[in-house]
Amino acid sequence: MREVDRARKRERILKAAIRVFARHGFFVSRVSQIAGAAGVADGTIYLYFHNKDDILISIFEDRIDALCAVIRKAVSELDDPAEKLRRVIELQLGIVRRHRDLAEVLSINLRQSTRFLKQFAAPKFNRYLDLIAEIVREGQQKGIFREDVSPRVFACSLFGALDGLTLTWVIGKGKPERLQRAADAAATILIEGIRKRPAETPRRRARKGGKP
Amino acid sequence: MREVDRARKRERILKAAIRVFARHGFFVSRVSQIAGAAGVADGTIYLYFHNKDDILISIFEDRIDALCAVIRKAVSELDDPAEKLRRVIELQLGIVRRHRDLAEVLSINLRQSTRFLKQFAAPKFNRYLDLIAEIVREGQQKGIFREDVSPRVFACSLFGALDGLTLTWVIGKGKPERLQRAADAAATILIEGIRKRPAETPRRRARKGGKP
Amino acid sequence: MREVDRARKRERILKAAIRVFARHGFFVSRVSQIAGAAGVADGTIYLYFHNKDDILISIFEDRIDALCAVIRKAVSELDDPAEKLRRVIELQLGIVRRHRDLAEVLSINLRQSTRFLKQFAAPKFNRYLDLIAEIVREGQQKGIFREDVSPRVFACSLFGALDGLTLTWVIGKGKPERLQRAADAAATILIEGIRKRPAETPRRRARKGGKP
Amino acid sequence: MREVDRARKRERILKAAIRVFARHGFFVSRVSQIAGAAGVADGTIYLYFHNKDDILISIFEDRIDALCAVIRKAVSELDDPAEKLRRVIELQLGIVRRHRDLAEVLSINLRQSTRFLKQFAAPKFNRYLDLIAEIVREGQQKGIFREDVSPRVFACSLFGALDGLTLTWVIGKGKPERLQRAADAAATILIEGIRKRPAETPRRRARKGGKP
DNA sequence: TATGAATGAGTATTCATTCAT
DNA sequence: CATGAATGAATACTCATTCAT
Repeated sequence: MREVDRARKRERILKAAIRVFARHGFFVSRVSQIAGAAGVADGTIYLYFHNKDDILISIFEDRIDALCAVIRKAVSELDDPAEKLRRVIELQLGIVRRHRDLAEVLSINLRQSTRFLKQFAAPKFNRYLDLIAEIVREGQQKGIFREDVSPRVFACSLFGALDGLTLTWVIGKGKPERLQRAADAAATILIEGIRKRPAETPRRRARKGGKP
Repeated sequence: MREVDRARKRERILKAAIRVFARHGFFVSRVSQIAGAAGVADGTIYLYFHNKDDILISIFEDRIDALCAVIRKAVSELDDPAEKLRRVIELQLGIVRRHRDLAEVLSINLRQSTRFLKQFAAPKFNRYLDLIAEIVREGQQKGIFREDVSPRVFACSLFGALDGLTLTWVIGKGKPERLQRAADAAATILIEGIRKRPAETPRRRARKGGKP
Repeated sequence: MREVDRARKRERILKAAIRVFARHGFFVSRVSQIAGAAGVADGTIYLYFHNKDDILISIFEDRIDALCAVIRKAVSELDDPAEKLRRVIELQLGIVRRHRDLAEVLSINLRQSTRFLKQFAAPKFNRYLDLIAEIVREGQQKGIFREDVSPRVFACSLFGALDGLTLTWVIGKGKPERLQRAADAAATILIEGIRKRPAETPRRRARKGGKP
Repeated sequence: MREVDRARKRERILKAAIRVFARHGFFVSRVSQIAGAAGVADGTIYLYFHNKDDILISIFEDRIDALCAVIRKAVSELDDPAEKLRRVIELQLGIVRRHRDLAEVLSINLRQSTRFLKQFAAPKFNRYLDLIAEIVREGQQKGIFREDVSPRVFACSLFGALDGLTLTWVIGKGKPERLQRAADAAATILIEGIRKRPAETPRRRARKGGKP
């Protein structure tokens, strides 16, 4: 089988798994359900993944990598750290909004077991947090963001806030527009939350970044 | 059997369950493990809980009720809405810090299944969100907080941020002091994030605020 | 506790057990159900019976003994063996009709396990069969019944026929009258089935029995 | 897997179940025992049957169907209704004699629960009764059998008598020959029991028949 | 490669029975 | 005597994984 065909079938299984996991949860989902949804035999799953756990891990790694790549690219096209943060928030909640199933998997299913989270999710997750923290650090250096806030703490809070909004949106069956507006508001709260006060640095320059 | 004895044994089982769930996760935990940790026979569990699910639900309901009560009391003793928010954050992360096992259960295990979350957690969870939202509303009326932020969105963000900090603390094996300092920082970010800027007219969106 | 009170409570439990077994079957019935129906605590059952099996055995032994006693008495008041058989049939199906629960227990529940049937029911059951066989033997000696039929085979057939009628009545939810009429018909079939032909002995004298 | 292989394995499990049920009784039998006796894994049972109940139901349905078919065929080759009845009795007790385990299951285990009997056994059972009743009806039309006996009551009695003989044979550990002779005797009793008396006007009730 | 029949380890839950009160 | 809380052995059934075809 050609490498590309193989990759395509793997992707088909992964997509099916996201759908199934989203609807039932990882532990309640059955491998045979995934196989059925992907249109392959049960045994075929094991030609592409080591075991059931491996499927969940793969979803997480694939998608977080993609998210990081998208963020990195988008961020590199902007100057103002505040703008960057806003963009990150928009991107993340945008993906969530367009791929609700994926959102459920990442926000809910990932937290299936402490062991899983600590062992597999933590490393990738940290890379995501670093991405955010880096932006904060940059903003602090440029004098736009307050320096009394640990970049990592901010990153955790940002991730958490977005995850909290996602969670309430997912369990509340809200419409996409609501999440959109919530994204704007959250962005404002968090960005204003670390922005230096106008008395300290002129707010009007914030957008362009950098000291005068 | 006296009512008080019954309650005491129930509590013992609940504490054991928190310990076991925190270590292994809900689905991976075995009822017999909980029974063993509580020092009772397997069958005894079922004299106090309908089934395994009921144990998790009970943990959630009991603890969230306690948290809400503590918050309500503390908040009623303060005037300034900003102070109130800071106190809520301190209280919540304080509890998390002192009961790490409970933190793991609430932050990780609770999200075992969408069904569970939607059916049982949502109502209690909303009551918690309402508590926060009420403080925000009060601050807006007093002219301290910006009015362009939905109280509920802020509440979700606050919860999410704290949950995000909890999660990273729990999976990162951080020391209690770190969480303490994170609490301060998160409080600053979020409170400053909705505080009205004294020198300016309220800006709807940060990015619009350029030069005059 | 006075002996009579003890006997009364034992009887109460037995009656409750008949009711419960009839409705659910022996294996599906729970000791706690019987206790509940009898208005005693679960543990109390074990002050009157060794275990659950013992309850079923006791029902069988008590009731079959009573049936045998009733039959013996009724039979002793009659002369004609054919009349005796008809009376036995009437009596048995009469009891069944008036105590449907007991009928279900004896006809259905008794056959719960081969072991149980062979070990406990067989001896008592044989005594019942002997009672019938004895009547047949008497009829053969008096020249009323054919001699080419084993009394025991007839007894088994009689019991079986009555049990078959009981069973179909019980599972068919028939009215008491139907069983009454079936009893008459069955009596006719079986009695005529062993009666000597008119050509051999004058039929018209059958009722009075005995040779002229 | 070929359809025929599947049927063969199903049959193997069914045969094993008959053996196990006969020895221990339905409720006391363990699924793992059946699996062991059939030489398959526990889980395999569930690829062929919904659950333990389904096994018992299947035994009943399969075998009763076979019995009905055999009877129907044999009966169609005879003319005299009395001969037909005798043939039915011979056939049924012949099968019982050759398949003692099956006899135990059908005669004893089937009556496990009222619910089971009413729900599953009743329909198939009625078809068997109809077969007998039809013969009786035919005999009545031909003037061979008395008309004062309901065909259905006779069918119940016939079934019951055979079942009674089977039961006592099974629990009494009798030899096959005994059952053979019992079959003859039972046939005589029941057939003579409904046969019209040549010399007399049909008597409605035996006891009424006194002197002319 | 793909299949899906077979496997058998693994577990929540029930319930007869006991015994301290 | 009576109670009913506690016990813990016992089991039907599921489902991830394998492997012969």
